[in-house]
Amino acid sequence: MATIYEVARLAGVSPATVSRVFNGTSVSAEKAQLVRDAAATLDFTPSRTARTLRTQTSELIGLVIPDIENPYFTEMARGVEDVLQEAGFSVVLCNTDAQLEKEATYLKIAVSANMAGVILAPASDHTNLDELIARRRPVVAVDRSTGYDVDGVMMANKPAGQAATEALLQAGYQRVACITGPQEIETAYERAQGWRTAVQRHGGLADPDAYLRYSSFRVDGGRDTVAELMSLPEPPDAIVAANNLLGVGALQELTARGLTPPRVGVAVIGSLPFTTLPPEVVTVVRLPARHMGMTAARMLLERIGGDDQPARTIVLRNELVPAASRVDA
Amino acid sequence: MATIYEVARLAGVSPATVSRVFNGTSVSAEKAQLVRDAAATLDFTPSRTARTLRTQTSELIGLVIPDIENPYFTEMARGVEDVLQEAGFSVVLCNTDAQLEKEATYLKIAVSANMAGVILAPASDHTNLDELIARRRPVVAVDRSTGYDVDGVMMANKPAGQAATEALLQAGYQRVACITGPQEIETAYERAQGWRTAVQRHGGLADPDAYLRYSSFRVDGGRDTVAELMSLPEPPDAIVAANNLLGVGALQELTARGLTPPRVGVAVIGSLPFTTLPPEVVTVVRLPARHMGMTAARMLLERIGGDDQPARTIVLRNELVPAASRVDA
DNA sequence: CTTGCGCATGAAATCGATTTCTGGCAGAGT
DNA sequence: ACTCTGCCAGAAATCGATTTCATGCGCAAG
Repeated sequence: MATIYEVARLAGVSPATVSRVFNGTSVSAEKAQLVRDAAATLDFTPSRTARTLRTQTSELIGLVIPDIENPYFTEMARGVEDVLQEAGFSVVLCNTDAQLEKEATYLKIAVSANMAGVILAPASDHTNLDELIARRRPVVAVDRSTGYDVDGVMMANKPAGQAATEALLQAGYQRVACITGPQEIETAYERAQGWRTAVQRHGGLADPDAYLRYSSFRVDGGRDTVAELMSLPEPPDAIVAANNLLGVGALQELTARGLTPPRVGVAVIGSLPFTTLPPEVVTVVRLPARHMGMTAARMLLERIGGDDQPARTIVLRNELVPAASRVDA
Repeated sequence: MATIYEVARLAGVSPATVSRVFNGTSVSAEKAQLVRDAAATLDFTPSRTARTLRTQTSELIGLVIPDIENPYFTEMARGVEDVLQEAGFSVVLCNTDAQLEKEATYLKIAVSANMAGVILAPASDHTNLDELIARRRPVVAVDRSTGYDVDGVMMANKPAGQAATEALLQAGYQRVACITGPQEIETAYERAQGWRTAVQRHGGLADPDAYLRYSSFRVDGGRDTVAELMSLPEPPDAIVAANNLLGVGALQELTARGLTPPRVGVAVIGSLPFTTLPPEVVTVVRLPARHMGMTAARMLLERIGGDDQPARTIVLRNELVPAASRVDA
C-alpha cells in the first residue's frame, strides 16, 4: 500500500502538500493536480491508523447492545448503520449478552481505539462511563437510560404497556396477565407499570399483581411463564408480552396447548417481523426501533461535530396496531 | 489517558521497558513490579491505535455480510463473535445490502484500518479481494464462495434442497414447487438443483421447472411468489422455500389464503427462530449458521497465527427436522 | 586474569499520517 | 521604492506505541 511519502515523491512535492490536498486546505491548482495524478497511479488510500494516531479520533463508532440476535436490536442497528455509513463512519458492533463485564471490556476498547463515539444500550444501570466522559467522547444511550447526563433515545414504555393492555380489555378480555423482563431492567418495569395502570383503571381484578410475572426477555422465558400462568386455578384469558421475544415464546406455548389467539388474547410490545401468524389475531404495539437507531446516530453525529448543548433525551411514541388490522411494515 | 511515557517516568524506567513488561519479554522482577504499580496508579491502557500503527495489525476483524436483519446471518455473527472475542479480537460488523459498492468500501476500510482479517459472505462472485490478498490479510469466505483461493465454510446446499424436497414427496405431496433466491447467488441455485434432482428422481411431473421460481431472498419475495404460484391453473400442493425469509413469506401468504400447512405442504431450508407455528406442520432443514460462524472464526485465527497451509473449504452438513418432530433449538 | 557470552536496559528509529512553524514570494497600500 | 499582508509550500515536530541497536554488567570458561 502506497504511503503519503511515495505519493509526495512521485508528485515532486512534500508530504504536507499531499495531506493538504486530501484535507481541502489551500494548495495551488497545478500541485493539487500533480498530487491527484500521483495518488491515482499508486492507488493511494491514506492509512486510517496513522490519521487516527495523529488526530486522536477515528471514523469508528461503537454500537454496544445486549443481544445481537434479537430482531429489535438488529433493526435498531440497521438504522444506526444507515445514518452513520452515510456520514463516513463505520460501526463496530459489540454484543454484551447483558453482562456488565463484557460491556466494560468493549467500552475500554472504544477508548483505546479512539472511537469517535458510542451508542449504548446499557446492560444495567451500573454501567461505568467515566473513562469515555473524561475523554470527551460522545455517548448516546438507547432503549435504556444510564446514570449519566448523556443524550438518550427511549421508547414510551409505560404508554406502550398501557395501550397493549387496553386493547385487550376493550376486546372483552377480563383477566389480562403481564409477562415482562427482569425487574431491574427499566423497560421491563415501566411496561409492567403501564399494564398495571390500565388493569386498575378498568377494575374487576381483586389482585392484579397475581397476574404479573417478571421473567427474562427471551423466548424460553415466555414459554415457561405462560406454562405456569395457564396452570393457575383461575388462568388469565389474555396476556400482554412486554417484548417481542416473550411474545414469541408466549404464542408458542399457547399454540402447543391449543389455546391460539383469540381463544386467549395476546398483545405484544415490539414487532414480530418473522411471524407467520394471520395478521388479525395478535395486537402489536410497534416500537420504532429503526427510527430509534437513526435518531441516536444523528444525535451522536451532532456531538461529534462539536455540538455542546445540554444533554437531551428523546422519547419515541409507539404505534398501536390492533389485532384486526395488523399489517407488517 | 496515561501514555507509556508517563508510566515510564513514574516507574523510573524507559518506555521500552514498560512495553516489554506488557509484551512478556525479559524484564527483571523488580522493574516489572515497579512498572505494574505505576500502570495501576495511572490506570494505563495502551493505545491500540499506536500499537496498530507500529505493528501494522490491529485486533479488529471485519465481518462483512449482506443483511444484518436476517436471523441466519445474525446467528452466524453470534458464532463469529463468541470465538473471536474469546481470542481478544473485536468484530466490526459491516452490512452490504448485497451491494458490491458498499462491500468494496468496507473492504477498503478493512485494509486501511489494518484489520487482522476479514470474514466475508460475498455479495456476488465479482467481489474484489486483490488488495487484501496483496497485503496478506487472511480472508475466510462464508456461505458463498469467492473467485479466489481462500479458506471457506459453506453449507451443503444441494443436499439441503434435496432433503427438503424428499420430505414433502414422502409425505405424499405430488406437485412440489421451489422458490429460491436470485439465480446468480450460488446458494439459491444449488438449493434449487437439489430440489430438481429430487423431483426428477421421483417422477410424475411433466415439466418440473414450471414450478421453479427465482425470486429474492426476502420475505416479500416469498409472499409474491407464492401468490403467483397459487393462481396457476394447476397450483402446486407443496412448496420448498430455499431460505428462511422466503419460508416466512410463503407461510404468511398461504395463511392469508387459508392454505396453512398441511393443506399445502411446506419445507424450509434454514431455521425459523421466531415462528409461532405449531412444530408439527413445517419441515425444516436446519442450517448450522452458528457453527459456520465459529468455524470460520477459528480458521481465521489460525491464519492470523501464521498458518500457511493451502486454502481449505469446509462443507457443513445440514440436519433434517421433519414436520412431525420439529423442536426448536 | 582475561575474554566472551548473554541478559537487562536505555536511546533512538520507526510506523504514516496531520499540523505547526517558518520562509519566500507576489500584490497592495502609502 | 518600501513595507505589509497573505498565501503557498516545505521542514520538522507530533501522536504513542514497538523494536532495533548499542551499552554495560555479571558470570563462566579458558
